[in-house]
Amino acid sequence: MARSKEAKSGEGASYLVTSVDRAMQLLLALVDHPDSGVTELAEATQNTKSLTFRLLYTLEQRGLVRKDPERRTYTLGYAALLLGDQSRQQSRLITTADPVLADLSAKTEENALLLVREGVQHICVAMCASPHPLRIFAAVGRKGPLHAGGGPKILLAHAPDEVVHDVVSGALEAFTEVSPTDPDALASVLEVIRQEGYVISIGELDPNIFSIAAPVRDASGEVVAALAVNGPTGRLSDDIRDQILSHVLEAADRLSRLLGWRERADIRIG
Amino acid sequence: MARSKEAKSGEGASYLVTSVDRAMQLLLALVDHPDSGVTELAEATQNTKSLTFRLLYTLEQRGLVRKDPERRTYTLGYAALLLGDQSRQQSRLITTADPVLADLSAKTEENALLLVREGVQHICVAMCASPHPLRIFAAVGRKGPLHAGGGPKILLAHAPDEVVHDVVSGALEAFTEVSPTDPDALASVLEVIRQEGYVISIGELDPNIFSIAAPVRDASGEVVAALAVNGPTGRLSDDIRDQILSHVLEAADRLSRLLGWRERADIRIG
DNA sequence: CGTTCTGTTTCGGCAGTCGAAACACTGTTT
DNA sequence: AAACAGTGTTTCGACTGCCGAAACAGAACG
Repeated sequence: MARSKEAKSGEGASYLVTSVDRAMQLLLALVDHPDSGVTELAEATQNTKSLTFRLLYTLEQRGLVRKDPERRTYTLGYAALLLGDQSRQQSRLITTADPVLADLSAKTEENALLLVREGVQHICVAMCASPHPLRIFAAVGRKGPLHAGGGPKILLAHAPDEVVHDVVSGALEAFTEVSPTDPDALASVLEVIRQEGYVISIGELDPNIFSIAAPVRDASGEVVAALAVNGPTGRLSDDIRDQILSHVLEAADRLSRLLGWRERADIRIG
Repeated sequence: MARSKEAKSGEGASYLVTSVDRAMQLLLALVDHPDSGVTELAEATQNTKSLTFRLLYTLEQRGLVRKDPERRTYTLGYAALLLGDQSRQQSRLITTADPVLADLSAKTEENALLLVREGVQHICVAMCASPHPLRIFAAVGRKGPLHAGGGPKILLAHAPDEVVHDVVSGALEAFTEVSPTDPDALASVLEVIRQEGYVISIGELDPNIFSIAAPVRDASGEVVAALAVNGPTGRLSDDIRDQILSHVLEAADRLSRLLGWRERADIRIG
C-alpha cells in the first residue's frame, strides 16, 4: 500500500488542492462503479478507506452522491443530474445540435454523435442512439483519441498545428490493423480531409465499427465540432454509405448555419 | 437566502472535508453563475479569491469546469455532462419514465415532470417541456418544498410519518395565498390524497401555476415518485383539467406497471 | 460461534490548505 | 501617456484540519 503519489515529481508547485482532486477522482470513479461500497471505491481510486469514507460523506452532503442506507452502497446523486442538465442547457452548441442529431439518427438509423476537441482528445458531447438493437455503445462525456476514427480525424484536421504536432509526436496507438500509425501518412490524410470536407473511417477504432463524419463551423468559420454517424460495419453497403454521407453532410451544413456560419465565396487572405 | 448552515464551530465533529465541501459549493454556484470570473464566483460562494482560484484550477484539471482562456471566465465542463448522463442512465426510474413523460407532455401540451423525495424536499429528476412558448420554467435537479404543489403533496402523502412530522413541525412557508399553512388541515388533505390517488393543485407555489399529479409505484408497491403536469392557470378550463387528469392517471399507471408494479386485489396480511 | 468480510470511529503528527497581500496584466479614463 | 480601476495570478508563512493507521463495530457468511 505504499502510496507514492506522482504529484511530487520534483517540479514547481501547482495550485492543485489534493483533497478536492481526490474527491473528483472518486466522483468520476463512481461513474464506472455504480452501487459500490466504500472498500471497492477505495480500491478503484487507490485511496485509503477512511479517506474514501470522508469524501463520500462530504459529497453526499452536497447531493453529488446518494447513499443507499440499507445496502451501504453509493451512487451518483441528483445534484449530478443538475450539473449535467445545466451544462447542456448552457451550451448553445449542444442545444442547437440536439434536434439535428435526432433527425440524422432517424434518417440513417444509426448513432448520431457530436464530438468536440479538448486538448489532444475528443469528447462526445451529445448523441442520439440508433433504433437498432445492435448498435455501437457510446456515451456522452466519454473521451478518446484524435488520430483514429471519423469524428476525431475531422477535429484533428482542423486543430491548430501545435495540437497536431503534439498528437503525432506522441505514440499513435494502433487500436486495429488499419489505425493510422505513421505520422507522415496521417499528415497527408489530414490535408485530404480538409479539402474533401468529410471522413469515412472504417475499422480504425474497432474492427467492426464504421464512422462517417463532417465538420461543424460556427459564425466565425472555425470548426467547433464534428458531426458523426457510426454503426456496425455489417450494415454498411456502398449504397448505404453514400446515403449516410449525404445525410451527414446535409446535417453538418444545417447545424453550421444554425450556429451562424455563412459560406463565404472568398476566403481570401493576403 | 436563508442559508443558516450548521454551526461551523463548536459541537460535534463531522466527517466533512471542508475544502471538498467548498469545491462542491463552488461547482453548484457555477450552475447559477455561468461564464463568471474568479471574483464573481468568490463573492457568490463567500470565499476568498485565492481559494476560489485554486479550487477552479483543481476542478478544471478533472474537466468539471472549463476555462475560456480569452475571457478568463469559467463554465461547467464536459465531465459534468458525463456525470449527468451517467446518473440518468443508471437510474431505472428515469430511463423508464422518459418516454412516458414525452408522451404525457405531447398529449397534454404542457410540462410533464417526474419528482422524487429526498429528505423533506422534492427534486425534479426528469422532465419534458411543453411545446407552448409560454411555459413554466422548470429544470432537472432543482429542489423545492414538500407541502405545496401537486407533485410535492403526492410525495408527502406517501412519505413515512416521521417525514410528515418533520415537515409540519417546521414552518410551512406560504408561497401564495392558497399555500397550505395549517398542519391539521394539511394532514387531512394528505389523507384525502391517499384515498383519491391524485392531486389537483392550483396556485400553491405560484399564483399562476397549476399542477396535476399522481403517484408512481415500483414492484414493491412503494410510492417512489410523483408524475406531474404543470402549466399556466390561464390554459386550465374545466374540460382541459379533466382531460389532463385522465392522461396523468393513465401515464402514472403505465409507468408503475413498467416498473414492475401489479395491482393487488387483496392486500395480504400475515 | 468463530471467521472474515464490510463500514465506522478515533487519534496524533505534520503535510497541505488558506488568507492576506503583493504582483502582473488589461482595458478605461483623464 | 500616464494614472487608474478593475481583473486574474503568485508568493509565503502560520496553523489547522487533513490523512493514514489502527482499533472498533456489525453484518454475513460458514
